[in-house]
Amino acid sequence: MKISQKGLYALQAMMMLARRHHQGAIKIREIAYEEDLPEKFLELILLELKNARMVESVRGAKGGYQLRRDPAEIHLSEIMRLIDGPLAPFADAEQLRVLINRDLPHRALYQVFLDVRDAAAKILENTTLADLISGTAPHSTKGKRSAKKNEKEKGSVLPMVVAGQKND
Amino acid sequence: MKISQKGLYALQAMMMLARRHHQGAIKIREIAYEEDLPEKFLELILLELKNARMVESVRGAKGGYQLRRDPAEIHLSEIMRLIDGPLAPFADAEQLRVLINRDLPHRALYQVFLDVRDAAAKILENTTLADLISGTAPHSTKGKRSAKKNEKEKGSVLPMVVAGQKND
DNA sequence: AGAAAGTCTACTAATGCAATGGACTTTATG
DNA sequence: CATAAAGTCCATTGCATTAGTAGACTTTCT
Repeated sequence: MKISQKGLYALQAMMMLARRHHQGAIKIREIAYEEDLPEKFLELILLELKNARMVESVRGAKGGYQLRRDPAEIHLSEIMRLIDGPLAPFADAEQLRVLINRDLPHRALYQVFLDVRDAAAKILENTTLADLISGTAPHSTKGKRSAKKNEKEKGSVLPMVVAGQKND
Repeated sequence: MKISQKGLYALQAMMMLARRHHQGAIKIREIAYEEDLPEKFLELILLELKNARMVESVRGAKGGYQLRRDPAEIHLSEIMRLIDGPLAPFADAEQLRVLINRDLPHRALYQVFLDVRDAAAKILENTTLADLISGTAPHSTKGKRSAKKNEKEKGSVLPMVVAGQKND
């Protein structure tokens, strides 16, 4: 149940482009520098995003990348599906539906997988780049975010992971 | 956002053991045969489940594996975390909370990841092996599962894609 | 004693992920 | 029109993880 490094880079780059949506084309080098991403790797990612028509490129000197649509119309689900594939923990929604109908002994398990995917899809399809850069996400309207109290005090800068311990 | 093959095998094996919870120890070979899993690989998985105290082994002739707790008290989240780690799409819940507090430019993104993890955790922590084998999962009380009508005819072997349906 | 089972450690093959290198094309501009 | 600055495209590599195997060992039943 993980997003790849590449997927995270893609999201960071897209957020950055969303913040600068008014500024025209941004150089790969600049994105890489500001978000601290490996430049050559980022290049491949941007190319993929371009082929998926989410960004467009300007070639030659003064070139670079920019969003092709308004940040409010680019959903996180699109980016994540492009880079990391289906949101389901196993196979994809359609295959899961087939398995639920055919694999009787395991149908309940596949149904749970489908429920998990639906829950993730609901969130990611309702969150856009605009939501991310404005600081409020639309699916969090239940006061959950704002009602948060009792935050832990963190002294150290490095998150430490104790060996063998599961943290969630 | 994927579960590993190993994780799927573990879930299948645990479901099988849950179905036969009354029957005492089941041989690895029998589990492997019935669920069609690679025997030697399954052996490692069961060992891991044993070390996590979810199953127990009986050694020697007439030995095998059995659940150590009632199926109604083994949650899918336990099994999946054991084999595939945290449920969050990135890092784990605790690290995400830290990042939300510290990485200002990306906090909204990490918050979305945390929301996704919470949604998955809610489902998987509320579903037990008992739910899987009895054919009803507890989180689906909104009529979604039970109100299902219009089931497709299972004659054909090929999955048919219904138009307009989101597939992953 | 022998057979049937789990235990444990090591190994390997294959895959996928992350990253890099380098030749090529396009464009601005002096 | 030459040059530099940028994107494009493809090949390759290093590495980690995953999936699976092998085999020697231990325990228990009969």
